[in-house]
Amino acid sequence: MESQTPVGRKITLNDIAAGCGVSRATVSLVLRGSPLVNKATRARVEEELRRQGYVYNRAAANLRRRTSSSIALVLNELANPFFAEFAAGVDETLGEAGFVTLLGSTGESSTRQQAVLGSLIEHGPGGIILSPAEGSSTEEVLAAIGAHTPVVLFNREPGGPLPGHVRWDRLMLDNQRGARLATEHLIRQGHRRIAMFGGHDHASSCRERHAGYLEAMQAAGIEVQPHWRVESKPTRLDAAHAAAGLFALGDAPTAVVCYNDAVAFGLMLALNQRGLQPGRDVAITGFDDVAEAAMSTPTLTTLSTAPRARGRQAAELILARLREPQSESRAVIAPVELVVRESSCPPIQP
Amino acid sequence: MESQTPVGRKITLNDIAAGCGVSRATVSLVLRGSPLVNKATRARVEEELRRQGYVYNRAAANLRRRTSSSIALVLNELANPFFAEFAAGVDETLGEAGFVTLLGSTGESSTRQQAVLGSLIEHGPGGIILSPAEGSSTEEVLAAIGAHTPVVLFNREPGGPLPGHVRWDRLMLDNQRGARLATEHLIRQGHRRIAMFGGHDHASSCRERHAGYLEAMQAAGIEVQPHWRVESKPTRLDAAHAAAGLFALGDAPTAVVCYNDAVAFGLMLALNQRGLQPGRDVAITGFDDVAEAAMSTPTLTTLSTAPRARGRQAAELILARLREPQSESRAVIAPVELVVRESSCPPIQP
DNA sequence: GGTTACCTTTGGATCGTTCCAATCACCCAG
DNA sequence: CTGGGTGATTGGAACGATCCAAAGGTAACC
Repeated sequence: MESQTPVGRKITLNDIAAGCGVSRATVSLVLRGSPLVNKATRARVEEELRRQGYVYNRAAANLRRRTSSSIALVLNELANPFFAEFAAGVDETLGEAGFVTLLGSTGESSTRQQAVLGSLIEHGPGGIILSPAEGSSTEEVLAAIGAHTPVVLFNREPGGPLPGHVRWDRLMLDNQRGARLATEHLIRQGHRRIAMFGGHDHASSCRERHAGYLEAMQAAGIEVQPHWRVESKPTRLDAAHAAAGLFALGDAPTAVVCYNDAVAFGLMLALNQRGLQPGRDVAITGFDDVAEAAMSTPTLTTLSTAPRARGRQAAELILARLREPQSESRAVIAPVELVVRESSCPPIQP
Repeated sequence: MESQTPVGRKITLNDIAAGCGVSRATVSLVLRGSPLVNKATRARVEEELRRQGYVYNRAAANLRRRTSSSIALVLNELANPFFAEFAAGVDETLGEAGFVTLLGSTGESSTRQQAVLGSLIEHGPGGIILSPAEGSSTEEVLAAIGAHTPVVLFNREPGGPLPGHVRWDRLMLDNQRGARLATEHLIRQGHRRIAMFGGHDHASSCRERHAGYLEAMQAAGIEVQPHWRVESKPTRLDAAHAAAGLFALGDAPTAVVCYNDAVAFGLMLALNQRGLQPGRDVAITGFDDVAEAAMSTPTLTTLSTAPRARGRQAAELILARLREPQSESRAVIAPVELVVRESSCPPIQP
């Protein structure tokens, strides 16, 4: 049990009722805008509410009504601009629907995720929007929150199977299609030697993107060389180091589909150091469309995921689930959009 | 009164009590780790808690104890990486102290801020960490939340005076010193025609930064031209539009102190479009040191504010206030640190 | 006048927890 | 056998709202 803190004396329904000579029940009806109360009474009560500076105690109401007016939002990394935008979208939509957002950040640790979920669930959220920490499992999450609270999974699948009676909804990005679009675009630009760079294939999102890349290459009848697939951590720095692998052998790619924007920026850095100019000597695409993508030199062709819209969408999903607790669980694959900028140039003619 | 949503049947203390033949009160004592209960009983109860999958209802406990276990965090713009980091820091520290974060984002609108505060206060947070929306006033805020809930103001002062009996704490950045450091740095680089760009002077943080700029200029005996001060919204996009104003007249600046990093990036964009190379033709400094600043082209000289540490600090302040509700109100000015990167080049010799 | 109907209002129980004073079981000293 | 002390447990009243069945008041109608 954790620390808690006393709050100052608060005005309650009883104070208002006493203050204007009606019963508690009547005041409650006024508060909820019931048509039952007489106009004159309503006016009197409302005046008294204002006069005493009454604030509604939603916790007490929720207790009695067995309802909830909050949704928990648990993110693996809030500081990432992608998730910050997402959170803003979630909060916006939840706020409009009269819900409040309970925030939890797990810092990509499944241990911390357990603690955070355990703490949040005690506050009785009506549902949870969860972008699982890397390496966390369905089983763990279920143990922390029980099978009764609705969940919308975002961005990632936690490991392990979901028991049949539990209905979680999902909102995922269309990774495969995104990577396919990028690859197709490069092919249309005239490239044939196209590499796929960055990310680790043990992550589901990376596997999906790789699949999209392969799909486009095969559809175009291009034979994919094994050394055109180079993995790296999904960070700028590690990508810059790993980039050498792309040019180690002959038959070097003229275009590179990158796992995400960070990796793409790392590659740009590495190219510059080798005296190659990204967006002229080598074409590049990213994934995410972070703010920086519009400002780098060259500006980066990438896939826009519209994180704020995704946030709104996740909120809509959980709200829909609350309205229809028994409906079939939904899996939404959010579209991504190719944003063509300078970095995806045609190949240089020899 | 807004929509709410029913929650599934929950296990309560009564279920546990009935399940192992003790009273509700005893189970409650077990939950709170009281030394009063017999060892054997405790074991039996704990087993039953596990067996039935009990989850603590903190709202009910808070109601009875008249305590709160949540803190509201209200930000003017969550999507800004600076505030996202800040929020992560806040949530981290609050979580460790056993509090949960209620999130609210106002999108820089004081109307929305009123609505958000009104909704959050109904959930009875123990305190509020508030980065006020532009143009909001102390009076408004006070009307929304009353005088009883502790407040930590971050980053900005809302307009208007604070009644004497209300104790709000403040955590501000050393804006003036930061802008002075940046300006002095540019002067040392050899610049004389230095502009101050972006932000609105009706915002306190902006006025302070402007003051720091003026201080450095005056100390160096440089006469400041009126057209070296150009305002804009503190966003990348608006700054890019407003940038033209800097070069409208002759005597154009060779260096620009920007209100924040977003504005600096907007300026870079605008410069590139005019065929000027930021970091070579024009020196630039920012403010905030967002992650992007280390990765832009050129990398951005800016003032590091360590937003995550600030978040932790804000959380500490509110926690301290909860422990000592009557203590004198505190005002902390957080130091900022100049981070020199590529963008603050010396002037080009004609 | 009595019955019915409608519009308002209300007391008391309730949500899941904590607090408090009271009780109970047990042992030991006198 | 009584009295007191200790340790463990408990019933019932809160907390601030909502729900529900019931009741009071007025008006209309036969």
